[in-house]
Amino acid sequence: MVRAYDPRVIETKWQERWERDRAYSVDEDPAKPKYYVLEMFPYPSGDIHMGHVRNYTIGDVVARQLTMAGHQVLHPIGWDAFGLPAENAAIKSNTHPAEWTYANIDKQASSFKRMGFSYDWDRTVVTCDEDYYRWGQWIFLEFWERGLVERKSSPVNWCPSCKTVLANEQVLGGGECWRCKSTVEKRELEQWYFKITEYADELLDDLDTLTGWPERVKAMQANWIGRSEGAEVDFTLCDAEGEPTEKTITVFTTRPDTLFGCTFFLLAPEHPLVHELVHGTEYAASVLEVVAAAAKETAVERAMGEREKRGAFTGRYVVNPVNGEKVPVWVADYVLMEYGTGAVMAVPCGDQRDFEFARAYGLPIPPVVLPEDDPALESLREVRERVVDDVTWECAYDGPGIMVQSGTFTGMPTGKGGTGVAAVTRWLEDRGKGRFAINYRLRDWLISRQRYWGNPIPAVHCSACGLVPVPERDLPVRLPPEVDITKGETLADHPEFYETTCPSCGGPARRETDTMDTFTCSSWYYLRYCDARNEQAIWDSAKAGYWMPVDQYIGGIEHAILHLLYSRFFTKVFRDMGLVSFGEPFTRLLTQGMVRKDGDVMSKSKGNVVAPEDMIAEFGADALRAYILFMAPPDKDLEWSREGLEGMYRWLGRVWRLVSEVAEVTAVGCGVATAADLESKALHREMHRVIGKVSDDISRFQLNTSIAAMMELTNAAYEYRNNVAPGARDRALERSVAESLTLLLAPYVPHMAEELWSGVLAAEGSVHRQGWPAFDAAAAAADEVEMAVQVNGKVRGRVTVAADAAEEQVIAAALEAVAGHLEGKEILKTVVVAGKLVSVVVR
RNA sequence: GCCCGGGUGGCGGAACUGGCAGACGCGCCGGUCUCAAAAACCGGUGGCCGAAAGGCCGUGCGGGUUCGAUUCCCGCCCCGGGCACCA
Repeated sequence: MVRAYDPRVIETKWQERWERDRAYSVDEDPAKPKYYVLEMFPYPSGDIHMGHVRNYTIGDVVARQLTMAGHQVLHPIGWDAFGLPAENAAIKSNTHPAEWTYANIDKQASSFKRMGFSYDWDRTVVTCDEDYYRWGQWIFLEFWERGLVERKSSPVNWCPSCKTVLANEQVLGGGECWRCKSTVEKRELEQWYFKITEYADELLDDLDTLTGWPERVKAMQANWIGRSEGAEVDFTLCDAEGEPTEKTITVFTTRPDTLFGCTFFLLAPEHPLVHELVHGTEYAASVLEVVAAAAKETAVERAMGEREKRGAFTGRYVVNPVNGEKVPVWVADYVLMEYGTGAVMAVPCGDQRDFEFARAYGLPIPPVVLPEDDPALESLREVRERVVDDVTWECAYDGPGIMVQSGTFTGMPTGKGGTGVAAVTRWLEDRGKGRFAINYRLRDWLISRQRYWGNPIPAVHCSACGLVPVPERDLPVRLPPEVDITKGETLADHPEFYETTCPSCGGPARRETDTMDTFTCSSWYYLRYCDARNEQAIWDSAKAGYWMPVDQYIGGIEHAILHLLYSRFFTKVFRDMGLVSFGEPFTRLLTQGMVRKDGDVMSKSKGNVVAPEDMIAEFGADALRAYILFMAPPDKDLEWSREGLEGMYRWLGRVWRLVSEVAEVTAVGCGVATAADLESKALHREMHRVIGKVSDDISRFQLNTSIAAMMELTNAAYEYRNNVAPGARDRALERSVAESLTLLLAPYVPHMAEELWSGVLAAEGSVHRQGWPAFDAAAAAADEVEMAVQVNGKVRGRVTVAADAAEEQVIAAALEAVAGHLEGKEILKTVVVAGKLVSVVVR
């Protein structure tokens, strides 16, 4: 009588043994090819959820399979432990953030162990540990020395609920805080920045080298960086009497070829020049009204997009450099101070926004670019000076075409590559009135946070010396544990923390009390894993050189911009510092889909959460692992189904019984499968087909179909058992199938496979130390194939032929099989697709 | 508006670079075992017509290329996501 499958007993047993044996600790081994599998490290929020199960199971299967396939695999884990939720939870439960954080880490760590994840626990990093965050401070100082740190005052995003500023990347589409979803406000504040814009070009260009990344992630980053090429153009400002002054205002435009169509000039309401221009004039009242209305707008209203555009004339003019025309300067609420220069040349014929504005305020709209097939082109092409002051169009034309009413450029194509663009830019450059320019949407990364539970910024404010970095020898700046978060305290409430002396002059000074954005901590943890316990350096470059870059990174799409962009930036700086020799940290990226239930993402607020711990208790971690991989491809969303999990548990039971039954009548080394008869041959072939399929599927992350293939092998083995009398069975073959199946299953259901291997089958060593089953193409090849026969594109019959049959033989057999459909017809053509089908065309 | 995904049975999903659509699982239906149930095992399961053999239809919609299209091309529709008054 075979023992029943009991995951509870098996799983605990092996988990204890793996932990005792430090079974998954690795070191560098130059003799083996390395592979670094990394899942985005978790925030210690408490209980694990299905998203964790999915993310970490995918990585675990890859890590385990590659280990069996002969790679030296690094598969670490750690915790992104600083951050606001710890503060909020501490306030709620009247504890300290550290207490809450470490308790949750313990909780999650034991859940991960219950899932059977093969982590190297000796390399664990926790970002709120002093021996981790001190290196974060060291990075800050290095960045500072390289001129990548800046403290400046500008309008920033402020979350009133989190009581801190946020980076642009942390403000969601509707102007909401990424963490608490409150509407953010704009405030003018002095803050710390990392100059990520210095790497904008590289961050964009290198996306092309990331062939192992999903298109959509690259598209999102490219979108976010938002590079546009064009020109800067200098407009001369006129005085109140309309006479040109020495002063110029520069604009950025992507369409210098439309410069002749500029009939007015716009300033953002926040533009510093606005007040100066209208001060004491009759235009002041209406202009300031526009300015005030714009200031009142919240980020949400601004994000609403196209609304009615408002503006007011300032009473001043600027000179258009290409034609010397004086055009009026207006203030308009659709001009953004954050982008470009905060000033815009308005070309109403070519820009829909300018078009609408011109219509609303009665400004002229002369055409300067016409589509190539426009009938008006004939009469306008030769005209050098302007003759048409207003178009009859319904909307602006921003496509390519022929330049008209554009002085010496008239008749020139704007061109796909920008012929007119280049010509006008050169013209401006020659006269010192403009230049080629590139603009980015990307802003510098605001990294300071007015919160306690974070990495202190190692800087000192000295009234004599200004901003002074904390010397490296004084690191770390310790985060004092005595801050009482339940009373709303921050570092700024603790004089014993901030009262200090200036490292430069020795005089009294004030320590910086802001902490760093948690995303600074997660931008380099993958490198620290390579040498997690190093106390002398951030990491040993030989060790990082061995393991890095990460071969396969796995995580949620929510980090498509945030974490992934920041980490790429850090890596490029590390490269420039000589700390690493590569510029991209993650060679391949997989963004796993979400786990849904009843159509919604699982969440506490929706009340549709299925707790992994409950499922483990009921069906075991192995069934849960296999289930979550089987239900959908890893990158697609997955709809939770309890029935599906039950089905997976059933299959594992089937495998268990199959292997157990075979083990009862066979022994290790019971001989080589002869596979003499037809049934045995078929099973032998199926075994090799599945070995090939599973190996291939794993390499392409088609984990769902790899499990389907193992189910097929299970079904084939059962069919063999049911159809062949016990005495006639090839026992060695059955043994071989059972062993192969167990090996294939090892990465997916590590506990069950281990028990089957070393317990049930009584084979040698740990299943996880065995070699991955080798695919034998010859053994997988069939000697006979069934082919479909099509007549005029429809399947009308099928033939079974020898796999190596000559084409003439195949055609002859095929024609015979569909003879009924060929009567009285003329055969025009036959097509043979080897091993698949024969297509006959008749008339 | 721009940029990415995606539309296949009752459901989740298969189908490598154009080659038998629906693998595998769930669900459902029928059977074996049982006093009965559960478990397990066996069989069936895209739609329509048919007793069956078989036939016709079928991968969001409309065209096209091809002996052959879920796959390639053109034109749409719908769903999800990112960015968005970015000059």
